[in-house]
Amino acid sequence: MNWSRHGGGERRGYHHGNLREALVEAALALIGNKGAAAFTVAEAARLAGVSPAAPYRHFRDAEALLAEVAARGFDRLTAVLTRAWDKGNPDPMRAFEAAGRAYLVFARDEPAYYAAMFEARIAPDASADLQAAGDRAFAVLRDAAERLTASLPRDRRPPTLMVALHVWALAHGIASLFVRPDPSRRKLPMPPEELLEAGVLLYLQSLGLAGGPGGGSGGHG
Amino acid sequence: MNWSRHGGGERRGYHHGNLREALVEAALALIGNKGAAAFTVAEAARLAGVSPAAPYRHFRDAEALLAEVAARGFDRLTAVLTRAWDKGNPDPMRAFEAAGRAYLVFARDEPAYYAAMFEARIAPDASADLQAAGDRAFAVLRDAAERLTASLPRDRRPPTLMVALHVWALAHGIASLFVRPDPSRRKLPMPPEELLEAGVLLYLQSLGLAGGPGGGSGGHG
DNA sequence: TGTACATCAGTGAACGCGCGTTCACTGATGTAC
DNA sequence: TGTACATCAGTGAACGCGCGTTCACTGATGTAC
Repeated sequence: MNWSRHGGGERRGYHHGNLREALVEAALALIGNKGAAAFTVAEAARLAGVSPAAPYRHFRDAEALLAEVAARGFDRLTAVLTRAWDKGNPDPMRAFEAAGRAYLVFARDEPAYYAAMFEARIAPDASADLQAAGDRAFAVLRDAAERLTASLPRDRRPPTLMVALHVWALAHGIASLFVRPDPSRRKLPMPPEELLEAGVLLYLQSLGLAGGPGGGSGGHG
Repeated sequence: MNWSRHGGGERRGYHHGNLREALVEAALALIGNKGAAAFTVAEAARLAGVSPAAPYRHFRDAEALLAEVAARGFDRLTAVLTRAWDKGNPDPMRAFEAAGRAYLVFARDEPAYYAAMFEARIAPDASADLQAAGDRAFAVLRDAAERLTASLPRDRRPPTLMVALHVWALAHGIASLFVRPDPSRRKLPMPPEELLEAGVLLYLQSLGLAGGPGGGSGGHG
């Protein structure tokens, strides 16, 4: 990716041209390598090739930069979840599980975003942008849960919100403990994706959504 | 609690008397207030009333101190879980749910331990002590799962390890997202304990362990 | 009981370092006319 | 098309600060005899 208006190795003049983007990218690189706590404004500026004072033209302070990174992370997560859910195709059960797996893939492949979103001690409402982005991401899950449970008779239909929260928490717990590429990641005697899939399947079964044991999505893994 | 051999406000002499303990307590205070990232050896020393060089008589470096805090945290969690599980009394289902709730209570009441254990980027095997303490804590959950599923006929008995991991991940996810007293905690339209209890109940139902919806532990909340 | 001595635990000063943020500034850009 | 000028984005030096860690040291403790 190219962070400035100018071509690849081109010398920039007095103005950077795209410093805001460059700082976000620099922050991602720093967080990805050493965790959210190791990110500093000064080093991000250095990475972007500007003086340590320059970032303050674009962000109030370090936390504002982190909040921007987190907001973009939620946008990205929204995109990833939306694609995996794919409007419930080929069928809601399979699509729902695909969304769960996508969450784990996101945690694995985008550790810097994930850290900014969940481990940087940024309040979910630190900025209007961040809050909205977080809400959009969760809405994907909630809508999916809604659609998934719509087939159940009214009197056996669980609260959509609860289902979404259960699946989110399970996916988040597995991601945090076993997936994040982090010194503190724990070893697991199976692929995390399988653990999540089995958990979601069992959970949905008890809601009456999957046939019997293994009935709903036979022949996986 | 009193961190030294000497009485409360008593002047200490050249030797502290209990510096190792005092440093652990100081670290807990710092982490509890500002997160694991804000902990520094120098400030812990200051809190304990010694020079900044003194901690190095007891810990190789900052990470070693954090690892010690984390190990003690796992010991504490083991104690808490063991008491909640209470050898499966009054019955395995209720006891298992009590253990889950105890996990959330621990996350809420001991944020500093929790942060050192899960958010300080300490490797689970950073020290033999830490690894052993972590294993002991998980063993409580695993043994409980074992006991819980023992009543099922062999051919319908799920892998104990999987059950323990599912419940741990769910509890951990809920704790991380909704319970930790942290700037990044998310609001929840219900008590986290209820969310966890409902989730575990549904999950166990699909294993054939609870009667019907609401059958296993009627009348809660 | 007394004493010489080894060991231990904490001192205090110093090192080199990097941080966040502010400030008056200046070079570049773009716009009104 | 040209020019004066306002605005914008980045500079570079400085501020006060706190950090982790090392070092030769010294005061306290405990032990062998």
